[in-house]
Amino acid sequence: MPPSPPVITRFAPSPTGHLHIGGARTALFCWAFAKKHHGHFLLRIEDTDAARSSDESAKGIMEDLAWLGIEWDEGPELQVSGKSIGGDPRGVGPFFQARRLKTHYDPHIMRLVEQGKAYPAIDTEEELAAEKKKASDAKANYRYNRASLTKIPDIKDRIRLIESGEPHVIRFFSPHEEINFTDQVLGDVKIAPGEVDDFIIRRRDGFPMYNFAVVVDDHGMGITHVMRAQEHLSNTPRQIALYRAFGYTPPAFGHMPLIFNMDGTKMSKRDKAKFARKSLKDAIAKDATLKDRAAGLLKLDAALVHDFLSGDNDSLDVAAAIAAHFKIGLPEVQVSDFREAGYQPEPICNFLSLLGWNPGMKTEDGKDLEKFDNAFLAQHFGIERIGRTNAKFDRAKLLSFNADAIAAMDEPEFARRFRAWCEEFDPALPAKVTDAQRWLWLCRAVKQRAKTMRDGAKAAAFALLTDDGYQFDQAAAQKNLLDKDNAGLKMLDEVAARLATVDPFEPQGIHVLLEQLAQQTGAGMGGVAQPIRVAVTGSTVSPPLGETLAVIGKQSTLARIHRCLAAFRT
RNA sequence: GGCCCCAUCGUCUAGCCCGGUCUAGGACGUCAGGUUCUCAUCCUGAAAACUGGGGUUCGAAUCCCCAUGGGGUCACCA
Repeated sequence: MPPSPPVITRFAPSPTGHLHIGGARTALFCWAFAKKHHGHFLLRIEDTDAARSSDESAKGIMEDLAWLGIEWDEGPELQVSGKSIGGDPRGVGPFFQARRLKTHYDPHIMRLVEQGKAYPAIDTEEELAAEKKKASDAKANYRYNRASLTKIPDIKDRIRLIESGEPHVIRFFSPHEEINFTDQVLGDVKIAPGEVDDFIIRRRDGFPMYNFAVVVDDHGMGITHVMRAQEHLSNTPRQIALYRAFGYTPPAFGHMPLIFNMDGTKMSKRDKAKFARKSLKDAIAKDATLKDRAAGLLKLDAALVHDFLSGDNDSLDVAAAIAAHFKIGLPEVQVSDFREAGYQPEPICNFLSLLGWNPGMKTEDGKDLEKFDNAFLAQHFGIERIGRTNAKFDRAKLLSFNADAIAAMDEPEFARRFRAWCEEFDPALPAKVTDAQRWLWLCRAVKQRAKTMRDGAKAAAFALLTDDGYQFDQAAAQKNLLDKDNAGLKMLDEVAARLATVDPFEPQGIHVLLEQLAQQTGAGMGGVAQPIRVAVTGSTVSPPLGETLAVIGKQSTLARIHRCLAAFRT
């Protein structure tokens, strides 16, 4: 067997949905730390809550990680784009906790029970509820009173009970002692004796509880550094107590600051429902009839929509339908949301890594180094520069990073990625622009207008028009075609005649011709360009005309101009 | 409420560990100009912060204490 890597980190999501953006940062930091120390990054799926876990979620999370470029050296295997991620080189799997019950958790449970360090508890729900009520009435903290411990004092009887199959949970016998540890991020943390009570380590259904499974697995998998979000800080004493009970050496712990929305609330899937609900309510405020028509417009069940509106459900289906109908973007909270919105993995990782960490380096012109890739992280990441303060997730800054990343791509790369994104999320565009050359022109036209791929698709909307299927913006037509004694229309006559002579019909040639026209007529580029825009797109906004017209094509361009002339010439 | 963690521009942060070089730097956003065939990009500039109070010290954003504020956590979820 090969020697064990010096550092082994892990990311241990529970498969209850897509990868949360905060989880992505945790994974990224764990990955970067392992890489920095030439160690392994391990992925473990914590699916001990069978009711909420699903294999699709696990697969989705793995795909999200892979898309971000965060690849695990050990863990479940995933085939993506022709390669395989994961595996079990040290033989420490399986990596799904639900598959480790008999082999790993149960023996550890019995070991503790036999040593008197854990015991079966048979309290009824009523008994426990009464104890909790007593504690809250007395304004005291609830601590399990160890009733079951005294009910069955003899260890042999406890083992007999467990083996009998009679319903029970297993509780950890928590020693009355101080627990302290040095957190790699926060520093020394001290917890007084009595703070950790006899928490449950195995449920009635035989599945292990989180704190117990984590300890068994982190030890069994040889994890050297546990890095996770600060919400887990208060779990650490429980886990350390367990390590002590087993006689295992705990790993190093590092707790990272949390990430919130700009308004300080937690980033959660429900944000989407909240946002969609507000949007719909705002629309209803403007048009009261919408309230009754909403379900019909959204093509959804009326009761479902009604309940959604009143806040009785947070249906993601309703939220998505509202977003689609009003053409609004829902707040992104999962990696898949960002992907769908047209964000690129590199700027996401870059931005994420700056939430609670920074390299502390300067660029050549003396500014703080902010832009870097995962390879840089793998080389320079360190726990000592992780901050301690919670961060707010500023989507505006992420957007700026994404825009910069797109701007920095060369044209073929952008063309490739833009096509891939469109094919998955907005297939109408590649379906319409099938010619490779025109796709390249389209990409050139759209690239610097695209802060996200979705922006790019919006900027490319002109390419989707059919030659007689769009309306002319009346105000734009008045100003650019009819004003000043039909100056625009007269220009279009000339434009049409000259464009007919352009061959090949390519951006550069078109551009040169339009400039000549602007000069010769004295109309200026604006005087030439705007009438054309109105004619071929119906509005005054489009990418530069060379690319725009080339993408539309000679035949369509001329057809559109003639249609426009016919429409406005009286 | 108990326990625990945290505290620099609106936001992410540099500086803090090893007090002086900080009239506190950068980035995003905002505002004002400029370039441009529209939109967008791009360029230039501006406004914008050390939570408060005590201490230690010749000197504190930097060290200590208190207050205040924010956050996490108290499940047969993870």
